[in-house]
Amino acid sequence: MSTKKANIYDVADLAGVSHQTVSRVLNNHPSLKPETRAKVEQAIAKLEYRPNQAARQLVTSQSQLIGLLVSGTELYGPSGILKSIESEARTSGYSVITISVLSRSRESWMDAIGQLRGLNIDGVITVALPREVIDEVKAALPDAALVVVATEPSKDFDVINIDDLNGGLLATNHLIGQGHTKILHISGPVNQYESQMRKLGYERAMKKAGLKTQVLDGDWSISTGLELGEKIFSSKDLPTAIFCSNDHLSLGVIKAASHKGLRIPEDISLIGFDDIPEAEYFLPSLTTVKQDFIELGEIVIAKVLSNLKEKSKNETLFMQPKLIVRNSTTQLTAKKRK
Amino acid sequence: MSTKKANIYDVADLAGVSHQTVSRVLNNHPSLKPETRAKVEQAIAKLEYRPNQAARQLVTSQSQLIGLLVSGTELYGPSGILKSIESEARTSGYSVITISVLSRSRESWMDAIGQLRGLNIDGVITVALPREVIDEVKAALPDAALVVVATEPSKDFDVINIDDLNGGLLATNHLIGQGHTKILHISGPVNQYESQMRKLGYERAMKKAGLKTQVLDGDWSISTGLELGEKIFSSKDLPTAIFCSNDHLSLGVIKAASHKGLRIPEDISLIGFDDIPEAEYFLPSLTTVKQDFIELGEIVIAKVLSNLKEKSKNETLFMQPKLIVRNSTTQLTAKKRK
DNA sequence: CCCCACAATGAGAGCGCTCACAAAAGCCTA
DNA sequence: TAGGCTTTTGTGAGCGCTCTCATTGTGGGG
Repeated sequence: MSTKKANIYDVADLAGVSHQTVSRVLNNHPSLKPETRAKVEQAIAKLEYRPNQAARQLVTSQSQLIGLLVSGTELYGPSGILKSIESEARTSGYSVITISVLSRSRESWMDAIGQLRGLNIDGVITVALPREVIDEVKAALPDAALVVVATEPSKDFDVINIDDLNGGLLATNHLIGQGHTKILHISGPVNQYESQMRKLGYERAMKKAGLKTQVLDGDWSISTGLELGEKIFSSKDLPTAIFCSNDHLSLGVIKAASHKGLRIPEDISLIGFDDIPEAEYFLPSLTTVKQDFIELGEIVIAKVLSNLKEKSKNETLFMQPKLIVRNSTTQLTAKKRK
Repeated sequence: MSTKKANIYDVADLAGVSHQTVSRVLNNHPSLKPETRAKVEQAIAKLEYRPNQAARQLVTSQSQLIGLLVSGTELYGPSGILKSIESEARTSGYSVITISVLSRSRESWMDAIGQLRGLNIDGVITVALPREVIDEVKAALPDAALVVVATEPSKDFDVINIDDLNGGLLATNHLIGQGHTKILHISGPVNQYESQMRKLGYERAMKKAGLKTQVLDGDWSISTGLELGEKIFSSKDLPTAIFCSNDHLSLGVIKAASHKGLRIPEDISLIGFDDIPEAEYFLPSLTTVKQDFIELGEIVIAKVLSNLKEKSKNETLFMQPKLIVRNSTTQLTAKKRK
């Protein structure tokens, strides 16, 4: 019983065939006698043989590795997307290397990309990255199948997005439908595509209803929600409803409202975006726009795999978000009854 | 200008040296004339050469890859730990492959472990996994440096834990110090080491103070917090304080309290565990026990790297959590003033 | 001025696998 | 039974690197 790991020749010897036949079994070659295959498989099991990925990769120059590039902050948010992508990839025999870059400097991005290059990555998925970085990725890894999530559509690569514009419309129209006319929007980071689209959805819905828009630019953080909330609630001219670009902002706004003694939804209706697991348990439970990250992950991996096989058609796919009505929004008239 | 990727021979030709000299530059061999090194480095830069990890791995049987095994549910919680581990590993030239297994079945674990085996992983980090799985990992990957996070200490491998026992003590003593005597504990999953220790801390603190313990077993979810909270608040004999084994449970309890018209902290003091980013913004902001995941990640990677060099001493390291006092707990006497 | 030690570089093999091609084994038809 | 298929299996090369061992250059002591 040797302690050394078995290789393909050991298996071949034990099975009484050539190494090439073993390789064929490994790769599901069609022309193989079933009994030969069985013999080899027995030998494999007996020796606990596992093909050495490095050797395989060296000759095929395929690593079975997918790089997942995320901006640092994003990792806190929809970690569901990572999980979903990872498990989908695994069922297809791929492994995922997640790289989250915290700094905004070009250098740290190039560093991360360089690492992927050395690993001979087969595919790259980017989530919520600025266009410049994606261009660098494409330049540095021309052979990798690229799928871009949550970035401005482009003809240069495949894009998979939540339909944020429609999400913004959904949220805003829900409030308008409840009779609200003074609806304020707290946006996400101004330079990020997702928040731009949500804001645009808001603006279009308001315009269509003949209402005046009022926007405060923010980011994705709870603390900004709190800060802007306090600012809003200190003015004499209160909106009757607020649409926040994500759930975390909403949480901050709820906190600010409680500071000022304002009730949600009686005094102010509030709607968020994302449907994080906690949203249902906010006080009050949060009306929001749900993104299905699990499904997104499945589609993303499917896309990567298909791009691996044939050249990508560089199309953009939109996934539809869904309005989840809970208790943070209410008919404007309800306010008068109170 | 060839489109093909440069290899070590291309660099050698351009620099006018042998391939072996290039290899020496790559590996920082000491006996190298500085000018030779410079020449080679120039050629590397000019050709944008990157060493092929697969080839290197094939001969050294080192992959520069670290596997991170997490139970599926965990990924939603302390994603900070993943991020921290990943970025620490990267600065040391390692890549991290995250695998989160959702199912509890032995088969799906073996599947994940098999994948790591094929990749010739250098090190494995497990987070909050049951002992049986860790034993499987150790058996299947005897050559990988193993570091175990959040599991019962053992002489068989290195363990790095938050000092959950002390955390439980900290939380409970905080409540006792405020004059509470009827303190209830909602625990995490009974079969998980972390929650067992937190519960034990609670029990020890209560016993020392001569108080009667009261425990409800739960899990890590908000919905369980809500459910148990409603159960607690429906009884006639209310506790004056509750210690939840994590922040999510607390959120559920807050919700339950609001349903029943109970105020926190005036009627019930509440303390959580974790200090998730949202905790500060709960209504009321949550008193909790903070775990520093960033620091944990740094220590974990340092440990993995040191185990790679020399045999592990199989020691257990405890990191101290910190009490964060916010507004969900208050002196028991305050209740009477109200 | 020669020899030896040591520094600096080069040459060739081989890691474990897949690829292209070659050979053997069946099978059918004439 | 020979000839020509197709199916099934075997052989040798080579992916890009690091390893071991061999070779060349350099300087100082006898």
